[in-house]
Amino acid sequence: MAAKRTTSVDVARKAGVAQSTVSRILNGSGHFSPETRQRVLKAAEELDYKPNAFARSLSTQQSEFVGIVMADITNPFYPNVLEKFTTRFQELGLQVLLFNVPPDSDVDDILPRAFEYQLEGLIITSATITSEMANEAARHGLAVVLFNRYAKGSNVSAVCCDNVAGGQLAAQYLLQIGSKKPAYIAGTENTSTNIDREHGFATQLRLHGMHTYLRQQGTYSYQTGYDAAIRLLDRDEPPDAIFCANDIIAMGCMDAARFKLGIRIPGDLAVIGFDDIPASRWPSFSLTTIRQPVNKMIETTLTLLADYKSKSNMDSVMKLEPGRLIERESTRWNRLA
Amino acid sequence: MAAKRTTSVDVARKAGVAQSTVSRILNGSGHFSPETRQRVLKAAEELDYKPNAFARSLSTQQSEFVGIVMADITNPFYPNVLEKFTTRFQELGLQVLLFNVPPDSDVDDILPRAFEYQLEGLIITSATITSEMANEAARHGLAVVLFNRYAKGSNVSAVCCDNVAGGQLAAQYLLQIGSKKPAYIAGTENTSTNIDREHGFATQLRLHGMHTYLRQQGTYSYQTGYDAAIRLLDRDEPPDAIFCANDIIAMGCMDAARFKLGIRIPGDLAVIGFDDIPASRWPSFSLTTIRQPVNKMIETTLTLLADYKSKSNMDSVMKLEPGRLIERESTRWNRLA
DNA sequence: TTGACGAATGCATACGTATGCGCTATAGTA
DNA sequence: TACTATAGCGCATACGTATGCATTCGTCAA
Repeated sequence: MAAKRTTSVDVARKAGVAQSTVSRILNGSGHFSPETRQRVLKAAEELDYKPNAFARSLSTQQSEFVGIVMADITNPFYPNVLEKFTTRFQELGLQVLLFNVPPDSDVDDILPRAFEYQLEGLIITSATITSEMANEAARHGLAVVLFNRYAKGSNVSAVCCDNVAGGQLAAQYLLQIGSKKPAYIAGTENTSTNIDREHGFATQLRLHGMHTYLRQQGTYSYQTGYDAAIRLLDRDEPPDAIFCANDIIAMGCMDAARFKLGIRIPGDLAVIGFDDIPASRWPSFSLTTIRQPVNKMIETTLTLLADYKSKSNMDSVMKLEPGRLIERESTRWNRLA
Repeated sequence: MAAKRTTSVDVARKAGVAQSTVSRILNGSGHFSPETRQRVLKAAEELDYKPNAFARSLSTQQSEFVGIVMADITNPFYPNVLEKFTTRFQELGLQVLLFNVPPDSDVDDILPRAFEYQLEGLIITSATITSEMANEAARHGLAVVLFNRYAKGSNVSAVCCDNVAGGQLAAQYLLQIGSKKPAYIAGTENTSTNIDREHGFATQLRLHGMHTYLRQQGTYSYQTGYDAAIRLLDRDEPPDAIFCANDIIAMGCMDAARFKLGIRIPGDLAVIGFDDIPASRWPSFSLTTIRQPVNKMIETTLTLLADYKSKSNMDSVMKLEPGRLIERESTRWNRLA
């Protein structure tokens, strides 16, 4: 019915005061007699008054909104991230505007829409933006932070797990438990996470004289792990350990190995993932993995946004938080040492 | 830097026209000479003009926002739902405002904030609201739709899977494959989903002369399934089949049975879930389940919201979409018949 | 030749809130 | 006593956009 929303003017009229008085009393600024105060509060209550956030934002020039861009909520790593961000922002009095990036489109496409909402900040997960867009954002004074990604050579701030170190950790661990022929299943090509994890992995292997290793490329999906595992393992000299670019790939890999190829894990094959999603600790997988310090990463992101606002610090920053090896059954193997 | 955002007035000045002209040209209303049109568009481009959504909303009295309340993004059923809603709303030119309900608080607590944003509609998943709040929403002309829940006796519209029918389907199927002693693991108490699924299940069992069955109560979580399975199965006469209130419970149940108790599934025990989340089709579980028609439910929800707006239809509606049995390995058992 | 009409544009105001400034009365201080 | 500070409030305006109405032409039919 859109029954003509009640405004602060209505409240003022009913309480017999000026609109400015209503505004000040409701926001707790200025000095007012207890009687006036009560009259106004009572009138607001009786009229069921709710302030109009748009008018407030327009007047104060503060939007109260942050944007979160999610490109792959299907990856079980992200729901948790989204929930925590939302909770924290709500605590801070900010509302979360959710943007989704459909498979066939680009973050750049939705960014123009984001500008219209005068966001206090924009967090981009599982996707990146082009340098031009980053510059445009900076011009508009919009703080952009990439979460779990970074864009090489661009001036966008980013918060990531230290993926290179994580990859090294994985390699080191596999060598330590005696793997002679480790392999890698890659996630989405050209993502910083994928590149760094493999880079760390490869570097560490090279340190121990392994200059080549088997690898498969795909996306960050269960299906990729499943298919890649078959291609890797269904051969004469299969790997004895597989480092998967994330947990969901690892699960596809384990399922293919066990149920399609009849390979025992950890008996015949060690598998290690990355992320530590909830399902990783389920006995069905009991997946050894590199845990991303999600809480720490989120807090760092919030700090970055706050800094940007307060200090108008336009310099882009890159924050790395260390991951941690979580040892489970999927690698408890023929530990020789 | 907040470098004084450029407004339509700036564009107008630069193009040598009135602000109203800029507004009309950018919105494609009214008639204008091609030259003026070009001048304005050029000026807007050069000044990098982005309209202010708040001012627009304030002026048009249309918010362009819908709210989605998520109480349990951890349940793998919801990320998919959230993604699809977001995608569809974006297509419709609406932005999604995400509200999270922390465990210790209530939907009613966040609703007042929702009112401030003049939402075009509010979708509540995995939670309900009290009748008073529903009434208040109606008074404010806010369309509220419960998704995958309904509130008995209140005047809130709801879209659900036909959970009673789903429960019947599960029971019928278990009886059909020869179960003599089926059990139920319940989800969160007092939720309509849980009540209806069990009700359908129980009704159908009674039809076949089974007036009692074993049951366990918990929440919609993996841990509930795990713990409940142990309590159900670690006894003298354990059930031969378990209907779980949702898939994630079923997975906890299966893991406990297999890895803690050494029970074979489907050899010794049949398990059936509800939802059909992605992991259900993984070979590790290959879970027979009742699939919720998510896409249909979403479209129905959108229709409901649209109807509300156009026809100012305040009557609350309850829409039920039928679920469907998806047969997988977790119940391929000693099929006697 | 005049009247009507539509194209092309400007003027003015509304949307609902916040806030700087100004006014009055009273209390406190020198 | 005179002066200052401050509590307590109202007035007026700004925020940026949309839109009803008025205005000025030019065209075309009567």
